[in-house]
Amino acid sequence: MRASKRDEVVRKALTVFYRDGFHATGMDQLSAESGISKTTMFKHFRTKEDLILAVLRLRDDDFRNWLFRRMAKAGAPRDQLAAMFDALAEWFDSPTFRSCMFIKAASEYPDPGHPIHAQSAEHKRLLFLGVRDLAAEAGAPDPAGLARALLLLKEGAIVTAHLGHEADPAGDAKRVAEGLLASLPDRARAPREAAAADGEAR
Amino acid sequence: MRASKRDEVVRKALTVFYRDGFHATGMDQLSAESGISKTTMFKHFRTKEDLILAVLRLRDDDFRNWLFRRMAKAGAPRDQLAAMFDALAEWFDSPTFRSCMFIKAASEYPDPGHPIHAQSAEHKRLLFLGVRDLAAEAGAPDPAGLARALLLLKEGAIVTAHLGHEADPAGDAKRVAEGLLASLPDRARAPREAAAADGEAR
DNA sequence: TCCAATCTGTACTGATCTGTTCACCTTGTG
DNA sequence: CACAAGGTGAACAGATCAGTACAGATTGGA
Repeated sequence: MRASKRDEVVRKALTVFYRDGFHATGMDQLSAESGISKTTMFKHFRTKEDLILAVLRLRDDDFRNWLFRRMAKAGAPRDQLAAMFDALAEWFDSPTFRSCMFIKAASEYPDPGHPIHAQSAEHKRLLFLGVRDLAAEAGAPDPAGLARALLLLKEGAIVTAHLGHEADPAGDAKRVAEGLLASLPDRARAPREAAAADGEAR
Repeated sequence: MRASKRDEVVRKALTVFYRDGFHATGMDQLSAESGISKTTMFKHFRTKEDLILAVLRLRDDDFRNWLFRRMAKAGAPRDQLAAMFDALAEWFDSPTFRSCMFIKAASEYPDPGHPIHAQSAEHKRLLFLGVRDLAAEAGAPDPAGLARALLLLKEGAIVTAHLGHEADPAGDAKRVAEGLLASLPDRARAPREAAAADGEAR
């Protein structure tokens, strides 16, 4: 109950920034929409930039938790990697979907040296680490390379879902991803044999 | 000389919007940086939004011309498709690279019904049509599907080049793309056969 | 030389921006 | 009850926003 006002501000700011953009959203509007006085907002956050950074931290946490838990349900590491694109499909279908918060943040703060840009990049790095670890668990000979490829497809699907005319970018991405995952050691086959086959495919 | 002032405004606005963002760039600043009076700017463009739309039209033209000409140098359609990622690599290496202007525009104007958003989507559609035609010429059994896959990789590479920590997203994307292109009719084999496939694809 | 079009500088409007100030209210705890 | 912490509303500062008004300068062509 004590620290909840601060969280309330961040939660509400998250949805409004995500919906309308960072520059386009004023602190007055944020105060009006959240029902929290501007005085209080500026008591918790010295500047708008500080608030945005807090929003991005929350989003990073929420998103990575949601995604990896959603993927974990798929079972085996290989299937978890494929399930990333099923998760994306669900996300894209949501009526509130408006691209990736961090791509948007980096678009509005394009200078790589800006704290908001840097923190957005950090989110992508953490995502990469998670996917790379899964790729390693799945027995990929080059886990980092596979993770980079899968995340390329993920980012492309997000952008295309927001900006494209296409029906099912998550499905398209999953199809390509399945091709990349096909060379991984199959659960059905012997892990050693599959690793050998994978080795010569590269 | 007559219509050149208008073009000057658009050209300069393009570089500043691209560098700093749309909302973050004021008309006063634009006037100061371009050396063109605000009066003149508002004589040519009734509103800032009109100017942005003109900027996006110019960018669409410039970018598609640059990309497809750069790709055309590669020769055969299949190689042209692969060369898209070499073009991206060059672009990413440019010191002024700051992601894709249309992804940025869509980020700042996230409502799909907004004219700026719609025009950004149109750019992606035109790109898709060009790549799909090339895929057809290359003899792809599903040109649209191949084009969607390649463009997913392209968008992902752009975002990652801007936001990521990675060394060579264009190279990563190209590696995956080569895998997709591997199943196309080989140049070494019957070129007539490929040409025939091309003929019927059109 | 004169005309007409275009461009310029400056000052202005009214709205909105981030951030501050201040007096007052609410609420939980001792 | 009293106190302290935290929240409120409203007004304010100073900058900046998109867009306008207007009088004068520049330019090219007949």
